Amino acid sequence: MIKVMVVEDQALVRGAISALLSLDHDIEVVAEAADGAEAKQLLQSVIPDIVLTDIEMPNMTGLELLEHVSQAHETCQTVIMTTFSRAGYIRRALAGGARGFVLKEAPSEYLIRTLKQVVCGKKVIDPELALSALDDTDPLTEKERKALRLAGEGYKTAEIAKSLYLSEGTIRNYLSDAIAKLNASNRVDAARIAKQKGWL
Amino acid sequence: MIKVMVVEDQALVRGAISALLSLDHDIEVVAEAADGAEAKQLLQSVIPDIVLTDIEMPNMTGLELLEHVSQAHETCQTVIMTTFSRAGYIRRALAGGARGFVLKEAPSEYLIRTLKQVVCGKKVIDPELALSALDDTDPLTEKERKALRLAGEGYKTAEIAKSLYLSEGTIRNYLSDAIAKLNASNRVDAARIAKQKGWL
DNA sequence: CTAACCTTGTGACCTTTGTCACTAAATGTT
DNA sequence: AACATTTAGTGACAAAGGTCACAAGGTTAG
Repeated sequence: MIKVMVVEDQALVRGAISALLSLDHDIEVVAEAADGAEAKQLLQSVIPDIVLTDIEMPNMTGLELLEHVSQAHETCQTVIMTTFSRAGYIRRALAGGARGFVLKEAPSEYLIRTLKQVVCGKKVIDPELALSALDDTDPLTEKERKALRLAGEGYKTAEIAKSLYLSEGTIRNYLSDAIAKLNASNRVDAARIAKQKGWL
Repeated sequence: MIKVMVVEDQALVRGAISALLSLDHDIEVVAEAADGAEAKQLLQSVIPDIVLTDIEMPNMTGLELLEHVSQAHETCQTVIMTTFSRAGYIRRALAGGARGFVLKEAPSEYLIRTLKQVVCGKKVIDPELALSALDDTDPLTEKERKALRLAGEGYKTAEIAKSLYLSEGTIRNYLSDAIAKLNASNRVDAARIAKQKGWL
């Protein structure tokens, strides 16, 4: 029996995933959590074989949870489940010790198959996803990323400058660089591209 | 037996929701679709009692699907299922003839209860959600909305103008109005605000 | 030491946005 | 028909954004 903890912020989806997993006779959902923090709490009393977690959640993201599990619960494997094929995330997930990476776009049988393989000691990453992660690396510098993030939220140059303790001119240079690197037509476009890749 | 069609773009979530519903002995999932367009296709051969649909999907959104179902399949009820409590959506959904509105944040039993009540002819909307919908109404016109949507995706004035068959000046006027109405500091900010409210 | 490099900043220049006042046509109402 | 109202467009101007060349200061490596 594979004992699984399901971590996902949307209650409906969480319940549905649990229902799906419960249909399989080799799998037992032993705990559910709405975010990383709650999962961390629960892990003090329940030790599942696999922690199946979403990435984007309030309080504590799936990637932070992954880090915690890798360190504090070595017998526990982590499988990441996320919405978009964001190349940036997969890199960080693997670096953090994730054993599986499943897209919410994938068919549901695939999730079950992944869990079973991970329990057998395998590492499971969607092959095409793994490929896409190799292609493009984040070309942005830390400053460019920060500036771009704020630009994407609608802040204007002066506000970004103040927020990052830099001059307006520098911010414009950074954004200009970012726009060029991402082949975007303006800062909004650039922010959109970077966000979609998981670089923001 | 309540016959349900599940429309949701993320395969994993779709499968999980279907699994969840199938656990209830009064409910039968008779069809699944990945977006509005596919659902519309399927409706030509399968007529469920309830179409359970997400809002944000490629090709054809849940709201467009709702409109189609209301017109072409009067015996079919529609229940909207969405991620955020976006006040704007609920208004449009009700105006379009939706019979139920369920948040993905709600517990999964709530979904099943809603489906059963809708089949009995009731209209089910989360009460706190109904309240929040009364507060702020979408102040944007259709043109402003379209222009703003494109602006938020990084298109520049000239491109938006071409796309909507209007002059550049008009687009700038529309965006200017939208920015003023939403108390935003620029088009990006305005798009962000509108999106967060569910008006885009 | 010094050459090569980052990072940050400046100034100039042009393009894109945002605002506003004002037409002009189309539509609706009485 | 006369009227408001809506919808689209224009022109002008100011503000913000984007590009580029270049320079000052700090760090690093040969």
